[in-house]
Amino acid sequence: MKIDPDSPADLSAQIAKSIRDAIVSGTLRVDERLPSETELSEQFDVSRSTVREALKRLGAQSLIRTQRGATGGAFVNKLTYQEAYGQQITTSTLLLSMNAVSFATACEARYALERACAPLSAQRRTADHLATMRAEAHRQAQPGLTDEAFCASDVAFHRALVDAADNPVLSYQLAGAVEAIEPLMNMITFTARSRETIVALHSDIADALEARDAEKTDEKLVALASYTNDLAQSVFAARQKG
Amino acid sequence: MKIDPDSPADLSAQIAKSIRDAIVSGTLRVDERLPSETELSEQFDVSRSTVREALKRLGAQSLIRTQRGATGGAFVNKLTYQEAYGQQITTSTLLLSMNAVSFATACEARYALERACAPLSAQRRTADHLATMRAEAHRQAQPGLTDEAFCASDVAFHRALVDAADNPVLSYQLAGAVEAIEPLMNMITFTARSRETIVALHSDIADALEARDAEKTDEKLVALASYTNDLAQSVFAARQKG
DNA sequence: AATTTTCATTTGTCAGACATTTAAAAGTCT
DNA sequence: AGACTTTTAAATGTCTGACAAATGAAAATT
Repeated sequence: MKIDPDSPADLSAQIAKSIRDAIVSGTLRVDERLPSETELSEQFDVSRSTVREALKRLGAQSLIRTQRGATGGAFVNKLTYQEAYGQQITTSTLLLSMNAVSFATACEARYALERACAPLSAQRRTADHLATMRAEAHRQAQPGLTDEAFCASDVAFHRALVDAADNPVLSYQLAGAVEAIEPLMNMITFTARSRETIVALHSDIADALEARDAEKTDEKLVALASYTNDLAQSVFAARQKG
Repeated sequence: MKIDPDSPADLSAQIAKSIRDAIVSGTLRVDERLPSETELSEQFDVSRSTVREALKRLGAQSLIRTQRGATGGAFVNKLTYQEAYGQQITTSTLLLSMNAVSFATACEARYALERACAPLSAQRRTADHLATMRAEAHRQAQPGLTDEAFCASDVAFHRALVDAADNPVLSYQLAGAVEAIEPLMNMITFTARSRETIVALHSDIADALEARDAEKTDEKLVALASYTNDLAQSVFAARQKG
């Protein structure tokens, strides 16, 4: 592990990269302990603060975790699905909010990906997944629900649909697509009538999954995608005028 | 922007969280300049080093960028698709390599997602995308190619397929799925015969896309998925014995 | 008016110190 | 000997103060 001493600045970035490469390439294995900050500062010939800044960078990416005390130090972190989900969602949400992605584009991506899951979900859904979906659909039918709560429940419903495919890699990849659209959906005001339509489609989807009917699930997902898109367009058009 | 002074440790994490929340919620806008490190250290009542560690964390997530000099400082960074791709790929690759994900699971996820793109790609593919796919297929037919180069070209082919859908959100979401499987594919030795089959299917896919035939594209993708999976299984089975 | 120089501001790095946490080692008592 | 307490060493977390380097704006000079 060495760095280029001629490169003028950003020593901490270079050190972070050096360690990151060692982790990604497998030179440093999961749960292996890195040298202490003092040792690293000697190895790289920099101050301890610089090493610390590098370690903070790696910690922010969940590549390492640190522990205080006598047997503490920095350890190569085993990236859990949980952590990866979180990063995926944060990044996706920011990407969409900062790049003025149209609702249509995000919606298209989301439903295309969900339709990819649907056949697997129809095959593998458990009673548990169905129960979650039914419960969320039921919640969505409550009259007093705020728009935010309605959207949050919508996300939960679709997450259950995705998780039913029983493929953690798929769930991870779709976490971003499903969650990141929530802020965009929150810009829509749902009338009682439009909620009714959506809830009905959600119930149809749950029915289709219960019957393990992949084709019908797909059909209803397409209908939901189309309806959501039309709804958004009319809402945004109305806002433009008013 | 304030933090809990009673919470004993990890001040820099608290400060990072505080600033991150301000960015995610939109309180701090894109390209807006944060207070200088000295000012932040006064606001949060911590030392400059602690503030710096917090800023490094945010920098590692591409939430801010820093610039030296008189008018420099830390600025809220507009997350580009490029940066998001990179993070997505790093995280996905690590997730797969650290969690002993089976080839079958990763493969299933990848092809499910690609099939989601295919109809859109068939509709929107440009001559450019086709040219890239043809070129990669041609490269894959070269006899002297190493397994690594073959896999890299395979990834390039599939990226072109995904990009042809002309939906940046979709491209971003799939970047991880397509790229992260490369290390797993690199564990496979491709015989001349199996390469031939794959290249033929790649050509078929390109043909189908050229003809804007979504059904045929899907059919060939399914065939490719199935063949890849079988190939991997036989390779791993043979390795187990030998 | 154009160019050069100076200067103030800000991040990047360093050195040294102390606080806090933690587990192991040493000591003490029953 | 075994159980409990105390000490100690190692590690991260934080603070202070300093200097280096970059950089744009202001001032001075031609």
